[in-house]
Amino acid sequence: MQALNKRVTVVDVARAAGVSPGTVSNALSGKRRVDADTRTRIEAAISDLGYRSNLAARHMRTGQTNTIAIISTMPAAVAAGSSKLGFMMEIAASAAAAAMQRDTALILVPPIASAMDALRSMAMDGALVVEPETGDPVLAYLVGAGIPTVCIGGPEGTTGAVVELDYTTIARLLIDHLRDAGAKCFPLIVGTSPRPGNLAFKTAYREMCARVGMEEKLIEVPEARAESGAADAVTQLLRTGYRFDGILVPTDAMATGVMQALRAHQLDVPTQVKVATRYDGFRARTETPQLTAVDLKLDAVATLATNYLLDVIADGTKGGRISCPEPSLIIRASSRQQ
Amino acid sequence: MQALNKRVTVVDVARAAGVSPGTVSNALSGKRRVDADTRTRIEAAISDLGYRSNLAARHMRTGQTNTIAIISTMPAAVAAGSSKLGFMMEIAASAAAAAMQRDTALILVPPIASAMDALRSMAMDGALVVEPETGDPVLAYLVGAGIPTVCIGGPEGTTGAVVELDYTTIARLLIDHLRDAGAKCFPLIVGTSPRPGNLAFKTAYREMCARVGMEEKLIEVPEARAESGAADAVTQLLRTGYRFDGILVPTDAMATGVMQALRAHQLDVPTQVKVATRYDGFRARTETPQLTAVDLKLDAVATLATNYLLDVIADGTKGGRISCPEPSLIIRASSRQQ
DNA sequence: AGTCGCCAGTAAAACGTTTTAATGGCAATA
DNA sequence: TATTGCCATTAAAACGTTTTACTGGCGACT
Repeated sequence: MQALNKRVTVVDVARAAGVSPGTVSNALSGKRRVDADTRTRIEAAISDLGYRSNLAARHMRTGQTNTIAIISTMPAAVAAGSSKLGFMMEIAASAAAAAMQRDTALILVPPIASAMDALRSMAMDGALVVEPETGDPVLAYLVGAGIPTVCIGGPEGTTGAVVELDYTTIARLLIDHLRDAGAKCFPLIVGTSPRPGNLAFKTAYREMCARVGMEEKLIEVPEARAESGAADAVTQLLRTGYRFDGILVPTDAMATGVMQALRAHQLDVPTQVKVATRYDGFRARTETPQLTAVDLKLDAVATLATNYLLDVIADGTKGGRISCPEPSLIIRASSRQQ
Repeated sequence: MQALNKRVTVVDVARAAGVSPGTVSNALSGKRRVDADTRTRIEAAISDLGYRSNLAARHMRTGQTNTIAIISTMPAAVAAGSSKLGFMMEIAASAAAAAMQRDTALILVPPIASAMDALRSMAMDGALVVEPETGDPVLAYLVGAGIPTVCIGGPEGTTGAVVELDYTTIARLLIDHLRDAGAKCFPLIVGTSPRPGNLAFKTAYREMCARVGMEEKLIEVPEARAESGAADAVTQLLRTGYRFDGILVPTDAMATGVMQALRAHQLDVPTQVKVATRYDGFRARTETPQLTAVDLKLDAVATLATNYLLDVIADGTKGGRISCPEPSLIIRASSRQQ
């Protein structure tokens, strides 16, 4: 054992084992062959002295930090509030596990305003970006800094590698389900921002209306006032005498608002109005009745994205778009046929 | 702008600004005063050349990585499954935000078997340990490696700094609530392992039984089979003809099992049996009816713990125990008085 | 005038590892 | 015997920053 005052370095180990530091390094990394006898001496010295390699030094020399970050885009996060966080955290948990399997640490960059600055002072080999916006500043910074990225979801023109979230399939799943459940006329309440999820819902909804001859009632609510905005929209609909037997409201914060409004107007879910939302998070499950939603298979998506990112880092490839596992419906009381 | 083939370093900047590297460093860090004129020249050079400081080099020189980790203990995680993960992630989200405010990155170490090895290859200035067990190997490693730690919860003898989770108060809240809600006789179904949460529940339960003269029915279920074990326990109770009008089941996975068993035996919650659990996670909210639980104020706990850890790192202090914000009841349908 | 102390700056060392180019030994081949 | 080639090893360079110890200049105070 070594005195406490000084860090044990590779040269201490080398001296103790009677070899050079380079050999110790090779023994540790396995990058070059080292004699079995020498290796045992080195290992003895290591455990003898209690040597732990200095990671910062290794990082500096190799240029690899064995660290990736997961980042959610800022504006959307502010808009969608805590459910965005839940969405991100669900991905983060699986991503962390997947990263660890490949000896990589995952650092969590929460969607708060200071994140953009903080990014500059954290070392990483790459980043997972959760649902970037078009022209996302975070994504722009990363690309500019030459940091490999994999986006999870994100708009059409997204730079670099992307794991797609199948926005269109998700929208169709919910739309078809509401109709199957017997809803004949249901508005779509959706966010104003041009996020791909929103766009896909609008397109799929319009397409369905045209196809089956349903009246098109598309209401846009700014993400900033998701909950109250959606509640107001429902109230407004009722006030104007619009008759509907369902509501499609992808953003879960808006779904909460919708449910509040329906309760306020004594409309029963699902007998009078069937409701469906997209993300199966905290809000969907906590509502009464619980909301029909979509299983986005986020664990699989996260694992896929993480391994993809690590491949991109290792190979130096640019990477293209890869597709996600098929999402599936989770039918709950809010849309059950009576 | 610089050619792509070579990294821009502080000496490039120094040369361009006509100063020495040391001065550039000082201008950047603000550790020493540098002339206003010189500073502007340096800043010009920096933006001119597109300089970004090499964090690994900085880390190596200073010995600070500006990174902390959050780690959950292994055995408990395996035992409690995904709800342990939820618990940890809830803390992690707030911890990440708090860390970022102080220019520190948070890395997420998920509770999987390989975490122990992975720990060795990630650089960090300190760690938050979520509910360590007595003799926890992860905690032992960290302490052994001289890495500052703050434990969130954890048994009596825990080394170093601790943010307490107020296990006794939590237990009493639920016990008193069940009685207030009209339950006259309710068993406690609790995990076998000697985790402080379990111990506190047993103690508080026994104490209450003695005090009010309620029959003591304390059932221990191994964490490894939480769900089925708890379900079996309920079935067994009913089979032996034991009469009860409530169940106190702190571990949420066990609560799920309890609810299954009650449904199977056509016992209505809450009219015939009132149920309460501890952690207000996914399971408590997804059950039908939703389960009464405790708001542990995990966001506040996480922020507290993170700042505490960063203080310990900065000051080099050893730190002692600090207490958490007061937990509060979340009364839901599972225990409402009719 | 001489001394002191401060200021802004510099040169060089230091951090601990990995990598490169060189080395000596040894066996196999010519 | 001389050459070749491989092997395990080494000495030294390199990574890019921060820190230390030193320097010259300048103003203020005795």
